[in-house]
Amino acid sequence: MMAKVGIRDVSKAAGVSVTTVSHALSDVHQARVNPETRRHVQEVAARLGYAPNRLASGLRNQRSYLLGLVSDEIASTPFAGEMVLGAQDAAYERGWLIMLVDSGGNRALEERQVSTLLQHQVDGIVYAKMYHQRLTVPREITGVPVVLLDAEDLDGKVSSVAPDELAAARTAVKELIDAGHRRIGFVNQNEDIPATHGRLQGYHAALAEAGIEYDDDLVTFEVPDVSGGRDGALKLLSLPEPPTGLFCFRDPQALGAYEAAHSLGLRIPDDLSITSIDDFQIISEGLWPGLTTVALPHYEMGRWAVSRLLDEIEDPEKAKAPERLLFECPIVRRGSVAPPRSLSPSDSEQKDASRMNTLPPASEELA
Amino acid sequence: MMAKVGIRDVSKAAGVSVTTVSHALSDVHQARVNPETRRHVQEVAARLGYAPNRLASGLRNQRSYLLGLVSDEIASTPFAGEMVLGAQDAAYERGWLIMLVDSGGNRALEERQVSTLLQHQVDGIVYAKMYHQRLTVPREITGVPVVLLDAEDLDGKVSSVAPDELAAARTAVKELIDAGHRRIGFVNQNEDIPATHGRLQGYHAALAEAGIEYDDDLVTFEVPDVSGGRDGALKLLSLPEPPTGLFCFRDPQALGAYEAAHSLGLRIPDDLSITSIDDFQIISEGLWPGLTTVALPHYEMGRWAVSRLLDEIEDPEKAKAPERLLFECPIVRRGSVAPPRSLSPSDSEQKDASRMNTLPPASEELA
DNA sequence: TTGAAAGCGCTAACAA
DNA sequence: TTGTTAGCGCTTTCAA
Repeated sequence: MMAKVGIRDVSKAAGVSVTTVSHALSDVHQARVNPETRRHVQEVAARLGYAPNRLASGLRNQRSYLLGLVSDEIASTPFAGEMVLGAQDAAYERGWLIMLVDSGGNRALEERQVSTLLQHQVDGIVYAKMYHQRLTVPREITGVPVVLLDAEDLDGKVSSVAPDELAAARTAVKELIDAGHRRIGFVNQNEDIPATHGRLQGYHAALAEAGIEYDDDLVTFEVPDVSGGRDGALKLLSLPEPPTGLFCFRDPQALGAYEAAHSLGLRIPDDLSITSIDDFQIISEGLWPGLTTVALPHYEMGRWAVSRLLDEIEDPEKAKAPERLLFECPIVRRGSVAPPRSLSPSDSEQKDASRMNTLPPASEELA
Repeated sequence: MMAKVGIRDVSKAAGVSVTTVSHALSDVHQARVNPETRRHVQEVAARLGYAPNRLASGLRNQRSYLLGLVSDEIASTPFAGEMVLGAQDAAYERGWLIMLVDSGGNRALEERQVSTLLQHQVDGIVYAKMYHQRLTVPREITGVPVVLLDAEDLDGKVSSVAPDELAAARTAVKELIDAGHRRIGFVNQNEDIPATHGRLQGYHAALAEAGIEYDDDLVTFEVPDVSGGRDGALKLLSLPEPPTGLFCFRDPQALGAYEAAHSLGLRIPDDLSITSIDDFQIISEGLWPGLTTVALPHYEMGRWAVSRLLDEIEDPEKAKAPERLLFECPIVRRGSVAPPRSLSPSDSEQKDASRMNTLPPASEELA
C-alpha cells in the first residue's frame, strides 16, 4: 500500500502549480483554466488515482459535507431503517455524507453525541424520533441548521416533517365505510402521543363525513402491540352488537386482531374487515389475507428532512422561515376489506366462499 | 449565534500560548504542563465552551476518528438496525463516529460511495451484508483496514464475523428432539447461500446425534417468506406420516407455518411444535403462542466488527492475522414447543387443554 | 515548564 | 491563463 497521492503529486506529475490542479479539478472555476491544461490535469489526476482530502478542503472551506443524524432509537423499529435510508440517499445525491448516532433515549449520552458531531463540524443536523412527537430542540444543538424528523417543534423555530395522523386514520376508516361498513370499531393505543389523538380525530372525521353516529363503545385503548390488538379486538367483537369493520392503530395490533378473529371463528374479510396504519410489510404482506393498511412514508420523510436541511445550509435565509410539513400517507390495498355480510348478495353461499379465502394459495396442492 | 470559539480564543483568555492550551487539554501529554496552569486552562476552556475542531486535528494527526459502514441493504431488514446500532455503540465508546452508506445493492454506486468515504479519510471500513455470504472485498477499498460483517472473505485476507449457521440450526432442531419429537420436518429456503447449506448440515447433525434417521421427504425448499412457510408446512403436514415438529429456516416462514397449521385445524404446540431462526421479535413475540426461535446476534456482530476494526487501526500488526469469527446464536424459548401427542399423558384431555392455548391471555375477559 | 513556528492538504486572494 | 502565498485550526517538534 503506497502513500496516498496528494495534490502536490498531481501538480508535479502534470507540470503545473497546485492552484491550477485545484481549479482544473473543480467545476466551479470553469473559466479559470485553459481547456487543454484542464484535460491534461484531469488525465494525470485520474492516472494517479488522486482524490482530494475532504478533511483538508473542509478545513479550508469551512464546510465538511457532513450531516449529523441524531436518533433516539434506530434499531427498535424496522421503519427507522427506511428513514435513515431516505436521509442517506438525499444527502449522498447532493454530495453529503451522514453520520449516525443513536442515544437509545439516553439524554446525557445524546448531549455528548451532539457535541461530538459538532466537533466534526457537521454542516447541519437532522434530529429524528422513532415515533411522531412534539418537542423542543435540545439547546446543545447550536450553530448549525436543524430539521426535525418524525417530530414537531413546540417553538415553531425549525422545520419539521411528520405523518399526517388525522388524514391517515381518515383514509383507513373511509376504506371500511366505502366498502359498506357502518359499525366500525377502533382499537386505538393508550399512550398520550400525537398519533393517538390525531388518529382518533381522523376516525371521528371519517364517521362524520359519512353521517355515521359516533359510538363510544366502539373505541378501545390498548397497548400498541400484538397483544393489545388481540385484547381490543376480543373486547369489541364480544359487544352485543359487534362491529363488522375494525380499524387498528397499527399493524402489530392488526395481527392481534386477526388472531382474535380466528379464535372466535370469524373469517377475514368475510365476517370481519380490518384496516390499519403502518404498512409494516412483514405483517401486512405476510398475513393471509393481506392487510389493507395506510403506509407511513418513512423513506420520503427521511429524504425530505435532509433535502430541506441542505436547502437551509446552502441558503441560510431559508432557515428563517421554517416549514412544518405533515406528510400524506397512501393506503395500500390488500385483502382484508370486503363488504359486510349484511350487504352480501347471498348469505347462504357465504360460508363456503369464505372458507376459500382462509386457505393459503397453495391449498390446491392438498388432497 | 456567535462565532465558534477556537484554540486561540482560549489561549488569549487564559493568557497562555496555544501550545499550552493544546497540551493542557490533552491527556496524553500529562507531564508537560504545570498542574495549576492545566486547571486554569481547563476552566477557561469550559467557560468559553471550547471544543477542538476535529477536521483540523484530523488533518494534523492523519486520523479522522471516522469509520465507514458500507451496506448493501440497510432498510430491507429490521435486523440491519441492530447491526448498525451495535457498530455505532462500539465506535462511539472508543471515540469514533460511523458514516453510513447504503448502495441498495448497486455496485457502481457502492464504488463511488467507498471512494467518498475514503476522501473523508475514514480510518477503517466495515463492509456489511444483509445476509450471510462469502465474497471478495471490492478492490476500491484500499489503504485502510476492513472488517466484514455478516459475510466471509473468500481470500481469507480480512477479519469477518457471521452467525454460526450450523450450530444455530442444530440448536433449533435439538430443542424439538429434546421435547421428544422424532419426526421433524425442515422448511428450508431455496436460495444458494451459506445459510441454506449450513442450516441443513445443522439439521443433519442434530438428527444424527439423536440417532434419528434422515428422511428426505421431511425437507422442503421454499421461498424465504411467509408464503414459503405456508407452502412448505402444508406440504410436510399432508404427508402420509406427517411430522410432529417443524423447524423453519426463518421466522417469517414460521409465521406461515402457524397459518398453515391453523388452517388444518392443528393446535400449536399441542398438535405441532415449531422452532425457527431469527428472533424477529414482532413475529416471535407477536404470535400466539410465542415462537421458540434461535436469535441471530446482529447487535453483537456489529459491535464485534467495529471493535476488531479499531483494534486493527490502533495496532496495524493485528491486521496481518485476520480472524474469522462465527458467532454463537442463543435460543429464545417461548411457547411453540411441547412434547408430541403420542407422548402426552392423557390423550383424551388433550383437546380441551390445547384449546386454552389457542386463546389469547385476555380471553378470560370474555363471557 | 512554556512559547514560536512549521506544517497536515487544500483553496482562494492576489500578483504576474 | 497561471503561479505565489497565506491560512483554515490544530499538534508537535524545537528552542528557550
